[in-house]
Amino acid sequence: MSKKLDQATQTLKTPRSRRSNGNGLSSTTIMDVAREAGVSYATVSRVVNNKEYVKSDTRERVLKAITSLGYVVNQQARSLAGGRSYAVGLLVRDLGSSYMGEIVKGIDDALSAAQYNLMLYTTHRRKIKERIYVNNLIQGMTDGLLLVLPENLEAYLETLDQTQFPYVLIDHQGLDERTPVVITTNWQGGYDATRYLIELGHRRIGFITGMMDMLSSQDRLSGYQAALRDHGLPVDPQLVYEGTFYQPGGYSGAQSLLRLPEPPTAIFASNDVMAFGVMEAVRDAGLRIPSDISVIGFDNIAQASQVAPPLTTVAQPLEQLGREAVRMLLVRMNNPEQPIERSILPTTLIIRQSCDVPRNV
Amino acid sequence: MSKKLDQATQTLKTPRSRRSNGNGLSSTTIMDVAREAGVSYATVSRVVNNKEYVKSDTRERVLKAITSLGYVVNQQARSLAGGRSYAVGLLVRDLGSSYMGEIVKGIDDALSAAQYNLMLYTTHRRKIKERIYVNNLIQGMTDGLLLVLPENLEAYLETLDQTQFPYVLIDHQGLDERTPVVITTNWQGGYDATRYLIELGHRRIGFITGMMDMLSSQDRLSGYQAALRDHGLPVDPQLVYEGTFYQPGGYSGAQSLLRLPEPPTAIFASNDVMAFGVMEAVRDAGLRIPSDISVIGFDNIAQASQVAPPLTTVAQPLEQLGREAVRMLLVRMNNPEQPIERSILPTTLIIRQSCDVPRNV
DNA sequence: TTTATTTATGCAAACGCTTACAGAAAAAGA
DNA sequence: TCTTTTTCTGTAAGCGTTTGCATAAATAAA
Repeated sequence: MSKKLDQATQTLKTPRSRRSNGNGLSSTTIMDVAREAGVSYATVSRVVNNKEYVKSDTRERVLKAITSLGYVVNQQARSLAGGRSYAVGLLVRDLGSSYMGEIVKGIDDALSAAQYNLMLYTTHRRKIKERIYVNNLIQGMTDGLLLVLPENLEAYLETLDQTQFPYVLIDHQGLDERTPVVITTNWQGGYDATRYLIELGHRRIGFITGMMDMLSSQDRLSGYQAALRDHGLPVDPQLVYEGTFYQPGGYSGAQSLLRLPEPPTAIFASNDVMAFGVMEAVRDAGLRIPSDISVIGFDNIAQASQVAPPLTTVAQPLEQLGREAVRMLLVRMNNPEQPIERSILPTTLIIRQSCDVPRNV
Repeated sequence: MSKKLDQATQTLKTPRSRRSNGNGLSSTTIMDVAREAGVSYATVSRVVNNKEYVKSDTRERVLKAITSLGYVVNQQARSLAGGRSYAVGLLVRDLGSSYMGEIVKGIDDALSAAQYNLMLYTTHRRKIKERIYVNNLIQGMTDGLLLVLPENLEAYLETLDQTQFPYVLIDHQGLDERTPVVITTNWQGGYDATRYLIELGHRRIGFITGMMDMLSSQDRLSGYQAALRDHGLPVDPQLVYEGTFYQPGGYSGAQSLLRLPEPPTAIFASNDVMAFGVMEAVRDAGLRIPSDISVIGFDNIAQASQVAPPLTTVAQPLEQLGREAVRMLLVRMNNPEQPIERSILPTTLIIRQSCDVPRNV
């Protein structure tokens, strides 16, 4: 009580119109808290930002005032004054897939743990938008940028690098070794799945690629080819169908593979969604999985364990991909001098029931 | 030329540290543009905000300076000064489903057309988070809030209303008639699909519900029941299975329905994802679609047309739902006095190939 | 004790913008 | 030509913070 400063000491200059954040009630500011706690606004700021040099009982008094008034810092003001917005931009193509869903979940968890906000930008595959967004973002809207499967990186990666704006690519190899990325062992995943099929006894294994302009697609294919070679099997281009990462691609790919004079006994699709298409095509052809044809996917999305038979697939740690990207981004944001990291997370073969020994062996 | 003000007139007070938005290059401000165009910063602001009373050649000069300097307004500063953040918050459960994906696409398109940014908040069904977010958001981070399928509305709707913070609920009925919402005709959709099956000749129609704590689930069920009643068919509770909106719910629901002493000849699932589960269960039971069992879904997600046979379903205009919500929100934001709207978008029955005349008629 | 340090706190300026207000310039009336 | 009105432009204040600097209080050293 006695310590409380005279209320008059900190008279607010009459404000233009007692700020009312665009809507109803006026929000409590750092000044209100200061008055309530009987300290200066600078001290409140120090408490809020966990700065040193605040006496512990002062700190508590301020904290109490904060809760009692329900004070929340105004990010825009903080950003303007301090140069950080406490927001991170996320640039994605779209959000409909559980692939994206899981990555975003990881990002989101890690980010909110670090008290950051997330600004979402979806390009819907319109190339122009990417560049526009990136320009906006680095103009102070966000402190960092996360790009999932960016499409025309060349158009703005240079800008990003020049301005030293912190960013991390997710599931994209970047343009060179100096790009900070989080990726998975696509090659190894392709290799492992193929080897598994070979070890089951398969000799003719069909492969449905993803979009071939993506390095991850190329890597999965190379892994597949390497496994064949390592086991002395021929690499037959007839067995490779160029897919799209979407379900119809898997369906038509399987149809075309099954129509071959000497059809494969197993089909490896470059993602789960296409594997579902494969499963449908196989069934429509009157064949059974896995007795007639083995099917294997890539990604291990949630649905993979729910279809019948449950899909054997190569798990990508998608959620962890997001989490790791955030970790790296925070490091870069707080420590621009740190050398650039590239994080490679391991894929794992998840064996379920969609693969079996080939019929005629 | 002669009109150009002396450059010295507008000397910047030496800034603390030539702002460099947290990273590398320093960004151009309204002052830089003003100097370049030979006008005051207020005029630049007027041009940027499309205010009246700016001579057209001045405007052009400013515009030229803006492009030549690559100036982008600093949203935080604008927000602090003007009380609007030009950002809208979006609160969702998760993003993995194409249901969400389409709604978000609609939102996103409409919002970026209106030059707004999107702040994303995912709750992952943790109830506490919703309230925390809402509190943060209304503290000036955003100008409005969009809530898709909110879970414990009671916890914060009052706060929202009291502070007069603009918001719109998507695919949720709200607490009463005074809540602004965008919903679809769930009851009618349930009715239409059921009537369609009845008109095909089905007499025993199984129904798999969504999560029953959601009004939309209840409405679809009522629509189903009403259609049965209107056509003089019994409403057999045995034929109703309580699902979850997730695929396994559809699978086990169908299994249980098919095991009935007198199984249905058609199954109506409350969403497409569950309908896929139904299709699997039907196949696993050695039955064919649609010859043995007709299947019908709800939502019309992209996959519905890609499965085999293509799924007959009730289309919800999801993307439009998002678009419409944004439209309503913008109206509320710019015009708080406007009476509250409730927008009800029509569902449509999309007939594909998963339904047929029942076998034994 | 007195002085030198260290720890706490307050003041003021700055962040980049919007906007009320006032004054200048241009247009319209007399 | 001289007012009056309208259109334009500039000045200044303020939005809610952070933070350098100065000063006060507390502690340690002398």
